[in-house]
Amino acid sequence: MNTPGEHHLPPVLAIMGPTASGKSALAMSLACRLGGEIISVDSVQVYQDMDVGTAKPAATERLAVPHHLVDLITPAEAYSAARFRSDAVTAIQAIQARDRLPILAGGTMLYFKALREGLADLPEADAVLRAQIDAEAAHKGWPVLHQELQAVDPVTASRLQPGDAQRIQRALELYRLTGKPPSQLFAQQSRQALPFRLIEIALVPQDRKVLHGQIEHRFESMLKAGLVDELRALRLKYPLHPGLPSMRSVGYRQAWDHLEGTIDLPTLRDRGIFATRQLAKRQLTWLRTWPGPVQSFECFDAALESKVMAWLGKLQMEAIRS
RNA sequence: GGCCAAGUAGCUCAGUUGGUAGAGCAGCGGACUGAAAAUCCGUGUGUCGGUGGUUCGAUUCCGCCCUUGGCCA
Repeated sequence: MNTPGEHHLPPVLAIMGPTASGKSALAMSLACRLGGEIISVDSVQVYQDMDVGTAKPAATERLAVPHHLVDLITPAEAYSAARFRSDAVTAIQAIQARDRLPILAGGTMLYFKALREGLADLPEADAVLRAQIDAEAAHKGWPVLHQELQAVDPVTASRLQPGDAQRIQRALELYRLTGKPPSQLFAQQSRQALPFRLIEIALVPQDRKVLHGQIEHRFESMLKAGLVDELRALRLKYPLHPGLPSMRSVGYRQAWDHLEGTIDLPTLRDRGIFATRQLAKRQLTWLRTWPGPVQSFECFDAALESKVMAWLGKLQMEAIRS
């Protein structure tokens, strides 16, 4: 990651961590102290009107510190990692033009990765083609489509599980759109250096039980704050169905089942908490194997903010921002 | 107080015609390139409530005790 001259590039702070670890609060206080603006790295906060279940920053917070990449599209639409990368780079440059510090904060690790490492030049999703592949899978089954992929791109097929519907579909989509094996498209990816220096920090719980407690408490708060009512209103306002990315997100998916009458409220509570814990576990897996220099902090440390400030001080952030 | 049922993995339960047990969920580990809060892969030893007895051998059969439901007083 370190290239010659990188230290002269303007810094961008990145705060990563599992859900409910306090990323947003830390980002807020650092933004206030350092003269920063926050860029949400969150695949669900991009949806308008999905506020309760995404723990979106409150209006007062957004007034105090500008937040970017929030409320970009409706829940009936779909976002993507590629769009995130492009939107994030644009936001970073705009913030830097104002002489302020960009602070990335969120838990969508693929987005951090896409920003850091770039993405291959690939065609975007094709809804019609995906529907067609879904239909094929419905009577053939994904293992058969996996075998078909094996025939045209053994490299990609061998790294995908026969049951991994989403990735098999994407690979077949790429093949049908370009006529080339996806592995070849990935190999052509050129890696261009970012015009800024990423300073990555991770908030990690030393004791997972504490994080689980936070998750439980937060999901119950969301239910009290009207998660189910929010979804009810969303369904009246937009043409939604349970297959949409927005409606497959944690909490909304389970609330959808509850509105359909499939599960009762206690089950919604349990399953929402389970899904959130599982999300946090995947996020921690990303962080554990994250390449490059990441400074980790105990997320439930009462002195977190001052420890981060002290660490940043050592990086001579003060000199940079003055 | 009497009768009945149930006590097996963190939870809900299955099972062993007596040879120390297995599913779902949860949890845990991992993968991850335009849906990623997604998608997928891997991972199951637990005094089978306690204690005596019968038996080569008991979680399984018998006695007593404890706990929790239900019914009768």
